[in-house]
Parts: sequence; C-alpha cells; structure tokens
Amino acid sequence: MSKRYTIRELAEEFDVTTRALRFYEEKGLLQPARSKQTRTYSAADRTRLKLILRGKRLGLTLEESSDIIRMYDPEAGNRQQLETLLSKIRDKRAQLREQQKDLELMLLDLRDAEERCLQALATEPKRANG
Amino acid sequence: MSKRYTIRELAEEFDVTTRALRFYEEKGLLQPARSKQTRTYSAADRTRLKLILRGKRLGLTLEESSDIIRMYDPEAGNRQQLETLLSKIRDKRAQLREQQKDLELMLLDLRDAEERCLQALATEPKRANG
DNA sequence: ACTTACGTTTACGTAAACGTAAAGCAATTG
DNA sequence: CAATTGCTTTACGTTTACGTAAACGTAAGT
Repeated sequence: MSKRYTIRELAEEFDVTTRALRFYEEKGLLQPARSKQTRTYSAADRTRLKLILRGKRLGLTLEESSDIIRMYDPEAGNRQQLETLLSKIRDKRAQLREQQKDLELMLLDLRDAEERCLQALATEPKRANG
Repeated sequence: MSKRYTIRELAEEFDVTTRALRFYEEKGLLQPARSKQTRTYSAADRTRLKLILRGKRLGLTLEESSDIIRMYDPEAGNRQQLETLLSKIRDKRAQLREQQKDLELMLLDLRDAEERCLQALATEPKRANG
C-alpha cells in the first residue's frame, strides 16, 4: 500500500484549493478513492495533478491537459487507436515546439526592453524630472 | 503616411474576428484611428496585435500582454518609474524562463509517450484485437 | 455533551475573452 | 432607387475554471 493523501495535503503541497481538486475530479482528471466518505488520493492522482498544473502554467485548458494525461499510457490495445494516439501525440509535440519559438521570441523582446530600460537609466542619472 | 489597415484586413490576416479586435480596443490594447467613423489601424496596432496573439499562445491573459507591450518602450522618464519597469521586465523574464522549463519537461514526457506508443505498435503488429 | 476542525454536497456567483444576434448608418452596385 | 455589403454600436449569451456560501456529517479533544 503506497502513500495516500488527503485532499488538504495535496491542496497545501501544490497551493491549490480543495475546491479546485474536487473540480478536477468532477472533470474526470482525478479519481480519488473514498475511505468512509472521505476522499483519498493515490500517488498517481498526485502525479496527474502535477501534470494538470504544469499544463495550466503553459496555458493549456483542463481538457487539453486531460488529453495529454491520457497520452501517457498506451492502454488502448487496438492498432487503429494506437495510431490515432500517436498522431495526437505528434500534433501536440509540434504545437509545443511552436510555443517554444514564441517563448524565445518574447524572451528576446524582453531582453531588448531591459536593455533600453538600462540605457534610459544611464542617460538620465539622478534627476527628478526630465 | 505608412500603411493602414481596415478591421477586416487585420482580422483575416491573423485569423481573428472583428469582434475580437474591437474587444482588444475596448480593453485599451489597440488604438485605431477613425477615418469617417470607420476604424483604421496603424502598423503599430498591427504589431501590438501580433504581440497579443503571441501572448495568448503562451497562455498569457490580455492584461499580461498589455503589461508586456507597455514594457517595450521606456516612455516613462522618471527614474523611479524606470526602475519599477526594469523590475517588472525582469520578473516577467524569470517567469518565462520557468515556463521554458515546464515546456521542455512536457516535451520530454511526450517524447516518451511517443516512444511507448511506437513500442506498443511494434509488439502488436497487425491484429484487430489483443 | 460541546466545540473545533476537518470533510461532504449543492448551488449560485464571478472574471476573462470573446460569440452572436439585433438594429442602424454609408457606400456601391444592379 | 432599392438592395446588398460592410461598417458601426448595444447588449445579452457562453465557456472555462474555479470562488464562495450554506447546510450538514464525523472524529478528536476537553
């Protein structure tokens, strides 16, 4: 019997509300068991939560994260299903690589912005107003 | 007089609705002029729109994109303001670098997923069901 | 037994980012 | 000149991702 978590433990660890955890469950993203009416989360639930939150930081919707989570295990035995899955995985990877480009562009822009800002600070050293 | 765009031109070029463009204007992100009641967008508006959409692809809210756009020009002459701006720029850069890490992790995970998927396809070559 | 601290469900509320329909000018086109 | 086309504003609707309040169950401590 591996480690199990209460709703509060998970909520505090990842700095989310218990409401959010119940919401994720309602959406099918988490599947805690019940020990006498109270939810009890498995290590797998904890991992899924991590993936959900990572997805959020990348701007994914819960449904997109849900899709990705399903991609992680080729449970689907059928060849047809496997190829569909493979295709989805590749699509998502391609999309993430596009996102990588956007990210680098924005980082470059901000690097320039920082530079210009430093310049402005250098040229106008210590007066109150220009 | 540099190039100007109608609302439809911009909408089609970037594949957004005119409603979205008016919405961005309402939120202060775009400032088209009016030529006889009709909106006319400048090259600067077009650039801002690009930044907005890039921000969206990265999961930023419109307000965050708005902030970033303001970071691009150190119009603020005041030293105090410049340092505040600099600080914001650095915060956002740091945040984007965190996002970069998340992105790479997710790409790695999907690489594994693809691998497992290919394995599954290899071990169960051409049957209909397992 | 009472309080405290957690848990539960149900349900309405909210912010963001538009979608969509309605209704009215304004120019052009058959 | 009526109709179409494209712009405009106004305004209500929708989806996502929860927040928040109400009302209740339950186990632990005093």
